[in-house]
Amino acid sequence: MADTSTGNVLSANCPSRAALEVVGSKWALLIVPLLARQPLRNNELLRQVGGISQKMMTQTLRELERHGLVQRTDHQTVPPHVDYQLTELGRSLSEALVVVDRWAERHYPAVASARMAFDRRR
Amino acid sequence: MADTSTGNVLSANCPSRAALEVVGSKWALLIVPLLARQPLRNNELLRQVGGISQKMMTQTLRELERHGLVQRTDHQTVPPHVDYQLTELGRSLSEALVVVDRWAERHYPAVASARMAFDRRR
DNA sequence: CAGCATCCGGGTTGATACTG
DNA sequence: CAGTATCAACCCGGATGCTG
Repeated sequence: MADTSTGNVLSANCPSRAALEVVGSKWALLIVPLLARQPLRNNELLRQVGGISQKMMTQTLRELERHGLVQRTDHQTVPPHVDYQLTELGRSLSEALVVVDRWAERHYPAVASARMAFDRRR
Repeated sequence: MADTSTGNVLSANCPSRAALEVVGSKWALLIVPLLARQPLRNNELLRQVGGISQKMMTQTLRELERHGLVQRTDHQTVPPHVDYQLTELGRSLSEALVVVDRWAERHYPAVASARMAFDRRR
């Protein structure tokens, strides 16, 4: 809904905001970089990402597929063999996320100590 | 970080993962870029970000402060005047987020059409 | 192996009212 | 203006069991 009355810079339907929802997902942020390295199967993803349930994995992958970031390929075999890889669009996103990842790695110590200092204060 | 016992690439206590949680927050992704342009007060933030409640605003700002990304300044006046600005750390993050924001803007049409195509299929 | 259906407990969020 | 308190609603996400 367009919000011309309040002068919002970021109204609820702001285009980029919709796209950002994908990024806002906790797991998508972890899965996309993984797939950037190579296509993976469901089980491999489950193993490489710690602490995610099968349910959330499927859910997240569907969402990524829905947004055109991931390509799902069912090889139609028995037993089933399905793998996931980034689309062109997904690869372009992963390049942007790499920057964030690098930030996280480089600045993790600063974030951690800030948090500890803050918590000690309370 | 490596988890030698399970072979996880991304174990639950991976350092960068902790830092990524900040980014994973729906609202932080919107607030940080806003503050990158200029310091803002509580009410201004509420106005500029559409659809966020006072509660979530306070909560998110506290979290950002806790992680050393935002500096809260209480001018100790009546009526109250408090403003928020990015710290050095926060500015460095915002630079990384700018890349993601640009991605969102540029690729929003592709994401949107992918979603519509996918949904039509169901 | 991939993944859906179901149940359900707990954390998150919004609405409202109130304080300094 | 900035923020807290409280409560109820909601949805996320895990666990389990089952199917092709």
